[in-house]
Amino acid sequence: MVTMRDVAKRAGVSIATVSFVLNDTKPVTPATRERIERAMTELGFRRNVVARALASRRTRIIAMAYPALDHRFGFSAAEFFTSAAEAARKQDYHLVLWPVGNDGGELTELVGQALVDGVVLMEVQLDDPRIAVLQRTGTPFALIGRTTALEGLIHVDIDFDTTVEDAVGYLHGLGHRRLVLVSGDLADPRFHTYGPYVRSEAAYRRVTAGYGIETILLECSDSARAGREAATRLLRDHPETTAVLAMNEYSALGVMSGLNRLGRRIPDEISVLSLMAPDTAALSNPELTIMRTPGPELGRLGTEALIRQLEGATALPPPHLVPAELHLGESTAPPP
Amino acid sequence: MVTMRDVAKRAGVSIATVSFVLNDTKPVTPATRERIERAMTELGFRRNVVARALASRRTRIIAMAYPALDHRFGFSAAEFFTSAAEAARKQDYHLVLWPVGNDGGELTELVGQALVDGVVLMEVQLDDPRIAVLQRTGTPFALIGRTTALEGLIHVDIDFDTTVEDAVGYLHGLGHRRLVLVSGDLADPRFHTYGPYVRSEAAYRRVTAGYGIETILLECSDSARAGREAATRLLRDHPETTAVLAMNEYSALGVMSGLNRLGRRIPDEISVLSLMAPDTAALSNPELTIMRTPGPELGRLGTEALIRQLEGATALPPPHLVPAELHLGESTAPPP
DNA sequence: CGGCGCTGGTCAAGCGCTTAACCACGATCA
DNA sequence: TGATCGTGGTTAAGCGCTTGACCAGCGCCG
Repeated sequence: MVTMRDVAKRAGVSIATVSFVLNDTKPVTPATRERIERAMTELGFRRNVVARALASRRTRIIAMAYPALDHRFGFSAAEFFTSAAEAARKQDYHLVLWPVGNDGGELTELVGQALVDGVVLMEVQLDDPRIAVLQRTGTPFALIGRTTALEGLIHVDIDFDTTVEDAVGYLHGLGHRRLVLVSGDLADPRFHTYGPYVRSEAAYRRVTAGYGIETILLECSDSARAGREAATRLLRDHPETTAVLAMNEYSALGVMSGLNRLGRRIPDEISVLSLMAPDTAALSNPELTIMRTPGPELGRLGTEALIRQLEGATALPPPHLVPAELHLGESTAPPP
Repeated sequence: MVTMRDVAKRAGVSIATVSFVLNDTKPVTPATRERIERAMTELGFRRNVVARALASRRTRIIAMAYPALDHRFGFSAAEFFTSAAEAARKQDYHLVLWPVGNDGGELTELVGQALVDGVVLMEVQLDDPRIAVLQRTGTPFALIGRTTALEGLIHVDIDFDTTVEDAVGYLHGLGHRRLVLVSGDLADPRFHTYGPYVRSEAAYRRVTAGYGIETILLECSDSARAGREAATRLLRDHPETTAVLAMNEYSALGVMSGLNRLGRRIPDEISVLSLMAPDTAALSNPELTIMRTPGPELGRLGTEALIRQLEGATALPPPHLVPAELHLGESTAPPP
């Protein structure tokens, strides 16, 4: 292994100087800098990040903690991850996906080991035990999603208010008056404090009340099967429905296929609109009109906010709420 | 931060002894062991893995290198990753997902830094430049997938021969004689050396020849849109087809929705069978009959093989080829 | 009873970097 | 012209752990 010592010897300087050009931490004359750089390439030097981490007490690794068991890793999550990794790379950090449980146990283990400088937390619950873990250990972190109590927490999230407003507004504009919101299963103890469900439901109540139309909710866990079953319930309990607004990727696809199966023509007889990643929308038939989950934006913003903190920024970054934007597909039309 | 020195002082031993109980590397009397363990819990000691890595020259981190740009991270990939992470955890390793490019550049950077002990390579090409990088740097690795030249490489893969045999056998048993294979787009330069496509195509040629039925191939890249478009081509060029065998998740879903859209009833008029993860199968309408991608098995086997190597096993593990198993859905039936 | 091999432990030298403290030297200035 | 300062560099003390070398004590054997 080529070490800094080797480079220093070949360039005729001390290893400290090598470190300075490597990290750009102290001025070095162009001449020596050039000698050192040549020595590095000639020897094929690669810095040992483990040693650097030990000495500097910073690993430049950020973990994206994903509760692998409770949430399937879907398209939206993949979008978050990819863009977050890219943002990190740009600032000379590594971002890795770390599968952890939702209770905080594994997270304790992870951060206790001094292996990561910070954590990006995904799928945040309204009252998330993992946050206490991170605060207790003094680990910097950023949330994708929001808790109820937000003071002082760095976070980015979907702007559910605007998103639901725009979605309902769009459907209302097409002429729909009989809508149903298919959202998460709040009865499921894992999700009754899941922000996206709670917030979108609240926004939906507000918006429908504003339009003076009836507020109908259909709870449904996030799987294609549950969505299909929800479609049956929908047609049985609310046969007059002309448009469905869904908040989950998989259940939305299930609703689509359930409606198809029950003989409803989309969008002629009933419209479907869902919060979703574009890649997923292409899977349905007809292709879904969606409110596009701002996964790439949120992944990037969350990571950048965290890094800013790691770099010693004192001021909290402004909280970023990004609305989902309407992308037209073929699943929406005026009501029959 | 609580260090081993603190623990040692409190337990009245040297830090070496603490290290020995921590790693179980030398015998320690039950009495001292107990004193040390009590000291550790009382102080809330967590070993610093960075220091350990530097001293022992092993990080106990395994990277799963995923070519994030060329391949969408789908369900199958998620299955691989989750089960691999679990297998690693069981042996006291961490497995992290590392997004890298397909050319080997980023991989060089990753392994040059002494940050990971080994690499699990996904989406291996038949002639993969990344392998040369790993060999040159002496990094232990395991492949999920196979190159053409296999001598000495640790790998696990889908047994495409058996899988295709079973799939075609099943359809043939139902009475189908006019089949089409929808496989990857071998014209795409990124994929004309992609093992799964090449191998499944070869197996398909062999098997259909064995049954004495015509060998029809439809190339199609792996996206819902391409699959839909392939459905159109299928009905135009081969209207007499009674069953489709697909090798890609997304294009299979596209074919399904394309056939639906064109008014073909599945499975009454045409059967569809695809290599796929069960979760994905549930997304289609009707639910797909699949050859289940053995993602969990392969993720686990690959990781275990790599760790065995890291632990100093001299013998190469036997190559594991796992066939996909038939899972009945609703998309296959006897031909009309 | 001297020598030997075990057992359970300590000592100390790193692992490859970062970084505070320090220093030599020429330019600058009162 | 001597004090002062800025520049570009060196020195050395760690970071928290692992591990080979060593050692004290003890039971055992010929």
